[in-house]
Amino acid sequence: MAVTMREVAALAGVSLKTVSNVINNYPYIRPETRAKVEFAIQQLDFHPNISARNLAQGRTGLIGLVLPDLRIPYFAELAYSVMGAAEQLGRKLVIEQTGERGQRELEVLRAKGRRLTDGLLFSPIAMNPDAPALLDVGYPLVLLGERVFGAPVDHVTMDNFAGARAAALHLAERGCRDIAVIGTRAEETAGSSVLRLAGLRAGLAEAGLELNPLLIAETDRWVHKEGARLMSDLLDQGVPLDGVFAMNDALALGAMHAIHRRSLVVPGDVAVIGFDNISESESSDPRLTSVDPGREQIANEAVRLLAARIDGETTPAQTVVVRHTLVRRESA
Amino acid sequence: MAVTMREVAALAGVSLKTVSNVINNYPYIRPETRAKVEFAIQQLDFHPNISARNLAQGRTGLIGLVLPDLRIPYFAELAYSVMGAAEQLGRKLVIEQTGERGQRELEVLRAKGRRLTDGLLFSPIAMNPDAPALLDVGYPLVLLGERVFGAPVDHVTMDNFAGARAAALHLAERGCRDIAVIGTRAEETAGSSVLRLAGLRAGLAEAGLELNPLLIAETDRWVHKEGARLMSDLLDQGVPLDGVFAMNDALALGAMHAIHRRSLVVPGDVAVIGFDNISESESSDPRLTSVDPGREQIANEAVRLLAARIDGETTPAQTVVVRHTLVRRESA
DNA sequence: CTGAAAGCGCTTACAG
DNA sequence: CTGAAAGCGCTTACAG
Repeated sequence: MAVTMREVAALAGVSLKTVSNVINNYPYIRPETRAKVEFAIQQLDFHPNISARNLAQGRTGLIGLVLPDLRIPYFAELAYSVMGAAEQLGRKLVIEQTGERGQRELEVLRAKGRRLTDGLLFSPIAMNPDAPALLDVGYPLVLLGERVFGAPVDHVTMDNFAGARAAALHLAERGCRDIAVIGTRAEETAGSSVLRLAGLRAGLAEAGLELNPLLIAETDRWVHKEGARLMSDLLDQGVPLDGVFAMNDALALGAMHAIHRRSLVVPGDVAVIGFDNISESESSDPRLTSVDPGREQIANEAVRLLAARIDGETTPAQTVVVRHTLVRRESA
Repeated sequence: MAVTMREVAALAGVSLKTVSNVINNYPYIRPETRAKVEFAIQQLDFHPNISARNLAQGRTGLIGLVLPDLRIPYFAELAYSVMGAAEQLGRKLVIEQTGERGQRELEVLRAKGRRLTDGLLFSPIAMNPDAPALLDVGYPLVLLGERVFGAPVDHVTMDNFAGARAAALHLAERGCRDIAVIGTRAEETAGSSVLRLAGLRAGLAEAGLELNPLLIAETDRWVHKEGARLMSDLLDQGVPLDGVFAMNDALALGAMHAIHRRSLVVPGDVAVIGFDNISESESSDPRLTSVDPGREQIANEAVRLLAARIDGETTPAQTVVVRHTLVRRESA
């Protein structure tokens, strides 16, 4: 068996409590006592049994991050940021995936091992937006994203509408008149695509522009290849266009690619704006102008709210809307 | 406080042991007994305290995955696969990042909370390759990748040399004669870049070709932008070239982009091969030919080996070399 | 500043 | 098939 505190205490000639005090940095310990204990810890190569500590303390120090799929850049970057935020607060992260289409969302929320984590950060893409009560799960949970609103839990989100509106105004300001959208989702009535489309329309309207139905390209797969395919289709149509708003950066990068393949120039012939500001967007050519959702801030707020709930905070559920920014680069 | 097994046992009118049996699917339980217990569990909404179970069992069921940075697509995809493999074996994954340059590698291996996980999967990029003894950490650890060889631990890797050699032969077979490399690292004496370069040279030699020193482009940042920049520089030089071997897919994708910007055609004018086969490579235009390291198999083998060590396996450390494949798509 | 003792909520031989 | 009891290795009031 591994070394225990009892053996450390014996070697140091002190009680268990004193060893515990040293390990947990209890401030008032006589320096000699501390030294003796630390020496014994070294000597024996003692590492505390975390499960025992967790049992005694009634918490594990672990938080869960439930997201669709780490292969999607946005979520990988979200995980990166959340991990940093969790570490700041001395917590570790257990990530669980619900699938590219969120197939396992409800299952994961109700899995039997749930009490392993002290609480959950949940980023749904599939769950029924009209059943927010499903999120009343009986343990601390913070909701992320724009799939569900009005749930009885803390919620961290960005203003998708405003972000898309800002993108529209930026395109208009640059002189774009015929703006295409890539990535709408016909069958959806909630979530980012709907909010972003509405924001885009609003921004265009403010600039005296309207969306030409022929320039709306639909897809629910927001990946590079789809962006390229849809952009090609749009260009094939022959309907004039001088600007593109893509629902996310992967689509935008694909669209830029298709534009270049025609020997057209971004932004000279067609300006392109994406959404999410993933790291690839700062190393594309030209670098992509994109709406930055404020991922770091989302991560920080979410972990902060969750930690507060875990610590017993009982104020009413709150929604935090994080500040977005339009990151202007060469593509628009 | 939360509901405990004791309360379940009381409500069901059985002993703790029986409740435990039901929870853990012990086979020989009388159906009525099981039903009574399950009813009580439902009634009370009982969820077992995982920390207590972990303490009693002497393990947490958690494995750690230590990698540089989730924002790097290769590692995000590795994490994806490892998570799947872990789940297969009923384990959960705690991911820890050591930084884009692996700054915190040693620190993470020796952190005080180490006993939270039953063992670690470790993918180093920075640690001293000549100090494999550093990996003798006193808990189950499986090494990943090609940074370190000869450590006294299980190791899962792919044959980088053979993969690059296959790529070279493929390019030669297609008729390429003047082949450029993107992503060598001058200051390195170990790791993927060194092995891949050697394999490339070997393959070219077999085809009667040699690497032109003017066509070797160095960088230690294996990202899209660098691929594009270096490819531009190579083309600017005016030295003829008709093939490119990139050290990873991000570089290859960037290189393709630079080629297209000159209105050259991939693969017609220049064929391009990458390494890693990340998911973006199947949605690029043209789709990228790439050496697939066998990520799923790496993940499965690594988790399997680690689980065996955790279960007390004491056979000598072994190295598993996973089968790579050259995924032929349009770019070469 | 430090000690003795109870308790956290499970699992697991050992009996029967 | 099921029960009574010990034990996993910490933390935490409570005393002093």
